[in-house]
Amino acid sequence: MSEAELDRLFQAFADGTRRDIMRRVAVGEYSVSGLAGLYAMSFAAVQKHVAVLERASLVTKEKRGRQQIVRGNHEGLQGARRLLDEYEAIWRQRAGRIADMLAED
Amino acid sequence: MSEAELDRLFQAFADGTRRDIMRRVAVGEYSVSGLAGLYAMSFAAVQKHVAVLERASLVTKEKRGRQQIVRGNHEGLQGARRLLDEYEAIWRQRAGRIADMLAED
DNA sequence: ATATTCTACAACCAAATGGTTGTAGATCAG
DNA sequence: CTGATCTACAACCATTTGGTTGTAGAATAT
Repeated sequence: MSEAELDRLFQAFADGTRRDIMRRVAVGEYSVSGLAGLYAMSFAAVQKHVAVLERASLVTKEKRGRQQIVRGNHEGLQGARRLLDEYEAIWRQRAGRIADMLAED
Repeated sequence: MSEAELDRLFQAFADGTRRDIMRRVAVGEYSVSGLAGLYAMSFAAVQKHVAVLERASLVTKEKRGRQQIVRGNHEGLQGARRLLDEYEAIWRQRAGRIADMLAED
């Protein structure tokens, strides 16, 4: 996963409206206007948020009739989780080394 | 964990230089200028990146003589992991429901 | 005492973000 | 066919971001 992709991924999570959209589409299907109805902002603003999530591969859109259905994309989410797990692993290695040093006395 | 804290957390991860700093300080200790020496940008730019990580509770600073030691803060990292784990759980619940529906035929 | 090192912070700049309104193309309903 | 609905996209605006340079203070070294 490239640095640019990670930039987009975490940038996408760095907004409360987008995190809420992620929760919604993880549970069910929403059209763009269905989502727009949930927030106190313009349709275009929500449309932009969905676009940010789409560029981050956290969401996919599929045309159904005149509406565009937004679905959560599990793989994108897993990419972010993997990175944080990697940091966690590095951290634990270090904690392990410190424990070893203490044990060596 | 408040929405504003989550904003700062994920915003902090949304930059390659800051992600690299996180990897470094997860392994060892660095002063601000020690970190600054690693990147092709000004001291002040790196200082700002460290400040962003600090506001996000991903890093702490401790004064030692004339230098400021930057350390990774495990709890901040775990906050981000928890959120992604929560989305993952929601996703799996949904996958479970779909499996149940299919099984009900 | 003086010079050097490390840090902090202000001021500035270009680009990106998060919002708005307005316009226009598809699709569906009556 | 006509009107309503859903979407896309452009243009605009204020604020934030990621970078710069410059100045100044505190701690250390010579």
